[in-house]
Amino acid sequence: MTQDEQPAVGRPDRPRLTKDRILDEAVRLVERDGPRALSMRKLGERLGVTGMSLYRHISNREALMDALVDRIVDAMLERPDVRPRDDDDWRGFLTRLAHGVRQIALEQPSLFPLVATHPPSAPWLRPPLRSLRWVEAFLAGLLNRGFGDEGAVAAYRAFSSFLLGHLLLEVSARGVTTGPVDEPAPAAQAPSEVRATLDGHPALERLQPQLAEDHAESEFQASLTSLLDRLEHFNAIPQERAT
Amino acid sequence: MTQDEQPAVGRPDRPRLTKDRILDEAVRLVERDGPRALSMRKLGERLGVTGMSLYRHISNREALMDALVDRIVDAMLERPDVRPRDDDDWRGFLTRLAHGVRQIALEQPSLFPLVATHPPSAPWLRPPLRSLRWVEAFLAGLLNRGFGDEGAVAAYRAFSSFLLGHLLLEVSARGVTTGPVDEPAPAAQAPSEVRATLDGHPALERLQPQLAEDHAESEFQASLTSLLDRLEHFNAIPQERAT
DNA sequence: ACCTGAACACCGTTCAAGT
DNA sequence: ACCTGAACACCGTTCAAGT
Repeated sequence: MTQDEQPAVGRPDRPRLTKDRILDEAVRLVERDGPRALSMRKLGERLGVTGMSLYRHISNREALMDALVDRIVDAMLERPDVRPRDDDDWRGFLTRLAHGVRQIALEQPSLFPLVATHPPSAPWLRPPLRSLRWVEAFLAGLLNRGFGDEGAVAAYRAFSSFLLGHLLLEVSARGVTTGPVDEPAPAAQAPSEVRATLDGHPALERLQPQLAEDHAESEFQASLTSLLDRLEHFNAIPQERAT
Repeated sequence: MTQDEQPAVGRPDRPRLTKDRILDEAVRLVERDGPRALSMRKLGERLGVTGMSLYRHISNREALMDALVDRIVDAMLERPDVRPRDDDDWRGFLTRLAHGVRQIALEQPSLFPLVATHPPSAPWLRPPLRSLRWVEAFLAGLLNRGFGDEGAVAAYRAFSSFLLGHLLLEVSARGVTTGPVDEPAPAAQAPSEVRATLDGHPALERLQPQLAEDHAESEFQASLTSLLDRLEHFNAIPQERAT
């Protein structure tokens, strides 16, 4: 389908510009150089073409960003980490999903902030599971495992907030840039500089070493468990008694 | 202190450029026109000066953004909504803080995303309570109310994730732009357009009306209560038995 | 001491022109 | 049909020059 690239007329050198090729290259560019590096001109150049040529295939930079985020999000669906197993109960389903998304986020530290902060096309599409296909998979996964309608919808909202709050902080703390398109690296402020301004803050000064410790993984797990316990109440209503 | 503006030498027309005045105007500009509108040149113009003049007072745009976010965050500290009362126990303290920050975020929908996503100066400073003064106030507030060291630190982390996950989603769903500096408005996709692509998604099609409902307030409260219940365990250790 | 103009290297985007 | 060059309106930033 998207396989054989036959040179349109008689141009055997480069494989012909296509929305797919543009987006693939855009993903690579952001992965390599961060979101700030993604300009129409630079993207064109990497495709062996001038920036203006892109406008034949994509209406403007904004549409490019939208399509780029969609592509990243839908690519997450194909990852085995997040694919539910038939013998997962609903807790297993959500646990696998949570850790899978976290894994992906940590592997793609410059893509995830984009997914997390780029404005969705509808207000009820909540990052990071922000595509129609994702919402469908999420809802169906819970409905098939005993959840009622309201429970599944409430779970989608709570789960989104949970993922966003934890992963956006963890990924950006790990370095790289958080700002979707602008903003540079955190610049790893010189420790002495922080020390200097720590003076009038006794609690902070005493606890700074503990604050700097990284317990992201275990905190993620603890918070997830707590969330699942809470969702149990939503699930209790429709599911008279299982089996 | 920052009151009387005496015209330096003999220029009675405009009040002399100052880092404070620059930042105040920057806040106003972002509030009015969104983060995208904040350029050095436009900011200068609004101050009756060319963009280049700003470099006398601020080293570059990045430093401007850092200082701008610091100013917004520290201004939050002065708000009565978040100021703890002496008779608040730790749950009251955190509850007031949570609802206060939410209130502020909703009132300043173009400032909050900046606070939430701009890279902090240290990885252990977690948006939105991302200044030294805020962390000090948070930790001291809990330590004074029976928390131990580890409990207070763990609470800071969990509370940050909670606020970020809920408020970033709620504020950006309310409209405006989420992207810190780039990204335009969500454009409120035409309902028919969503409907069209809803076909292959039965669960989504059936639940779309419920997904579009807004229960942000009650969900925020429910999630907060659950968080507080969880923090209770951290607090149990040091606080043998209170009065 | 403080601000400006000109300049440079970048942007996004349009459109007539080339092949 | 597809890409390019020139052009326009914007950027951030530097630096010699003005007052």
